[in-house]
Amino acid sequence: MRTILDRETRRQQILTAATTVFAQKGYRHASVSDIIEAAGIARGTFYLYFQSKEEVFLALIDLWFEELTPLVEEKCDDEEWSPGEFQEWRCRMLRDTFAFFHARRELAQVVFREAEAIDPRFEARMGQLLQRLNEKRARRIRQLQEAGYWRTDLDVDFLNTCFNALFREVVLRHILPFEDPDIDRLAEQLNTFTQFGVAHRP
Amino acid sequence: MRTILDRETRRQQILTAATTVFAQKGYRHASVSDIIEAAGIARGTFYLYFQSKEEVFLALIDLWFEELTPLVEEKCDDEEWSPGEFQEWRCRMLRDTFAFFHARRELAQVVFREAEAIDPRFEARMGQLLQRLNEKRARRIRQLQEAGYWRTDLDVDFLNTCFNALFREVVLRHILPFEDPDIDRLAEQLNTFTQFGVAHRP
Amino acid sequence: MRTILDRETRRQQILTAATTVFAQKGYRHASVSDIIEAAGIARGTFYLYFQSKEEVFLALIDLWFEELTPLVEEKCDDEEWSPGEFQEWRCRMLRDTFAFFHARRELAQVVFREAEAIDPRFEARMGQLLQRLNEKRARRIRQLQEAGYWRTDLDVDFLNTCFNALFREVVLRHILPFEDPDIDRLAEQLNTFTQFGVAHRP
Amino acid sequence: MRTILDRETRRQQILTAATTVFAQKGYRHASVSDIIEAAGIARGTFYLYFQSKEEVFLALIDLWFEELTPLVEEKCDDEEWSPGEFQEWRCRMLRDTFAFFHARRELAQVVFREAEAIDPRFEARMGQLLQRLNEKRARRIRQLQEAGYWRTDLDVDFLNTCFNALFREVVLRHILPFEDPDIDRLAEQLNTFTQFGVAHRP
DNA sequence: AATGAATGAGGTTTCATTCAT
DNA sequence: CATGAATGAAACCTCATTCAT
Repeated sequence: MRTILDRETRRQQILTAATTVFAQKGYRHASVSDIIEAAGIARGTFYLYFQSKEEVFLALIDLWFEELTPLVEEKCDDEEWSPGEFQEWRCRMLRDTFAFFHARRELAQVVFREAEAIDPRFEARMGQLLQRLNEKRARRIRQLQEAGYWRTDLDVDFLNTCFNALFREVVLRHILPFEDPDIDRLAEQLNTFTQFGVAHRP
Repeated sequence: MRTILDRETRRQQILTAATTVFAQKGYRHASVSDIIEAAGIARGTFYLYFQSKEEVFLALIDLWFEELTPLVEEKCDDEEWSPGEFQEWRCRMLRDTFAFFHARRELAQVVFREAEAIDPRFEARMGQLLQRLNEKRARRIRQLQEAGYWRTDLDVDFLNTCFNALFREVVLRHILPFEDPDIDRLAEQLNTFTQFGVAHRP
Repeated sequence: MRTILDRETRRQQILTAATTVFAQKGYRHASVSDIIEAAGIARGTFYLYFQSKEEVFLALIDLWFEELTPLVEEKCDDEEWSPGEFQEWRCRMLRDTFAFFHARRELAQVVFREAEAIDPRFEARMGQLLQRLNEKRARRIRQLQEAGYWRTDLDVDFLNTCFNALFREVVLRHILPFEDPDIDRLAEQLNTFTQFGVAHRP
Repeated sequence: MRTILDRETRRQQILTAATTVFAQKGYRHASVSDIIEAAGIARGTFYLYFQSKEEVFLALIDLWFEELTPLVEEKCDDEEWSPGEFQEWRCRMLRDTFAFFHARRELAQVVFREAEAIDPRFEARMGQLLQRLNEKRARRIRQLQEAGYWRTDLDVDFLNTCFNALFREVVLRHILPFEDPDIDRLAEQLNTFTQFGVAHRP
């Protein structure tokens, strides 16, 4: 059976199938056969849209960052907050991000779990895109430091690393595996931890 | 040329070669041919010691956790500290750990970068070993909470996730890539971040 | 160069090549490489049609028995014969069978020479198919015994064994090795031997 | 552990082990590892006694024919018999042969089942030894024909083929597989069949 | 544009044989 | 003599990619 679709639709169809397959089997054990089977297309058709298995994966990373960008672009709204308002705003942001990731569970899983491990080319692409995210966050961190909300004795770079790590791991362990994760509580805990650390304060 | 070694030595030789190869090429792109070439042994010799490429990788994970265990076993010395002493002890522990990881750069890189992404079997093994680590740390966390050093409104599980994440990422980004990383500073920063968070306190 | 054939044709092509190769080198010394070379196909193509070398061999056995079945099905024509007619009919049947085997020399050689010796799985398959042949012949033997043509003091089972043995060996030694065997004489001798034995009768 | 035996004993030990292993697994699936394990010797020791796996097999064939020779040498005792005595003598000979084969079940199985199928070199050796047997039997056949016991319109060559085939198959199917085969009955049936054939005689 | 049979490089694995001890 | 770790040729098989239809 031969179905003719416009180029973009078919491309999306393949990407969706690839996401599912990569999420289930991992890049390594996912074969092109798995993807075309999931997409319901012929072997050759796959190669009309992507040069290689690697290329689909790169496209998925790009897709991920494209979808992620608007979330990041969201303005920090340079208003002044009371400390309470500020914490509230932080938590809301975390909740939104967690919800966003949960809504794209499969893709998030693929990107988080595999992107670093597979291939220098993947790492390069991830690094490049991650850098853009980091730069944006760096600006925000500096704003918060200058506004007196955040302490200034921690390197912006180092903080970026910490935030990436915490996001990644919390999402990977506590959000993605669950059908209905307790996003509110996780957001609150993560905010508390990053804001005040573990030390007991009387 | 034919060299005869006792079983353990040869095994180590292969594991060392495999570590280097995996660190350089990644599991996926590393072939058994690469490993035997790096080890300077014949094809068949490899299979005398490991059933497959996967098996060497599993052995490396085990090796890593074996080496890691003593570090973790290190007593918490249930003494009472003054707050300053306590911070000092935390920093020293972090420095030691960072130094340990740096001393085993290649293996650390392999384990950190790939173990999760490759194979269900690898994940299973990692999970199993990681759980042991987490249980030990959970006990220590509870001690510190009960001793009044740490706040009690953060889940032990959640904290375990955070610590793992931060270790992993700081090591991966700021320790392993460098010949001579500034371990002292990183330990101090990570301690500050985890103890007190980012919030500015007047 | 790439030739596209319909599935059945290609399958036959591989089976034919495999027959030649097995007949020449024997199963053990025949490699998949030999077969694909003889068939003029690529390595992967082979595995598109057969899971393994063993599998082709099993397919050849099946093919052999498929071709053999019609010959066996041939009716015994329950007519009454005079003794002379009966002998004539026996000889004709032997001649036909010999001719059939000679026309499929290579396949016959492979099946006769190797099928028993190679593998439990092969033996199982052969045994299963051979049993079907034996059951059919058993019925015919009983018919001939009841009709008074054949003596009744020899076990049907035992006779089956004898006929199989004689066919096999006569074909293997006196038919297959020759370009133009004296089928008439062999049929006559075999008929004489099985009918009347070696004892001189005055 | 190192055991030192005189050359011949050790050789026999290996041959015995090889017989068992070949009988169980078949030549193809029997590995040198299997043989040395069964013999309880080291890998290298095997090669002190036999040049290769093939060589052991050839040695087994030789052994078989060596043991078989005395049986064949047995004089035909050119006496004159009454027809009844002659049949009795034939049957006794068959019984003895069957008993001999049964007493050497494993080796017989190996030789009968595999020798032809494996290798041109094996066939050559078998052929060569078989030819000696056949020549001896040919002489006896001629004696019996000249003495008027046997019919003269069957080729000696052809009869040799028939006898070999019948022996082989009857032994393989009705003797070797059983712990306690009914040798008397089989000898009698085989004698009846070869002497008088299947045809009913009023 | 779509198809899927064919390709073959690249990998894994086995095991008969050797040789340093 | 005996050992068994080491060898490596030779087999097997997979799967990303191509191309004739």
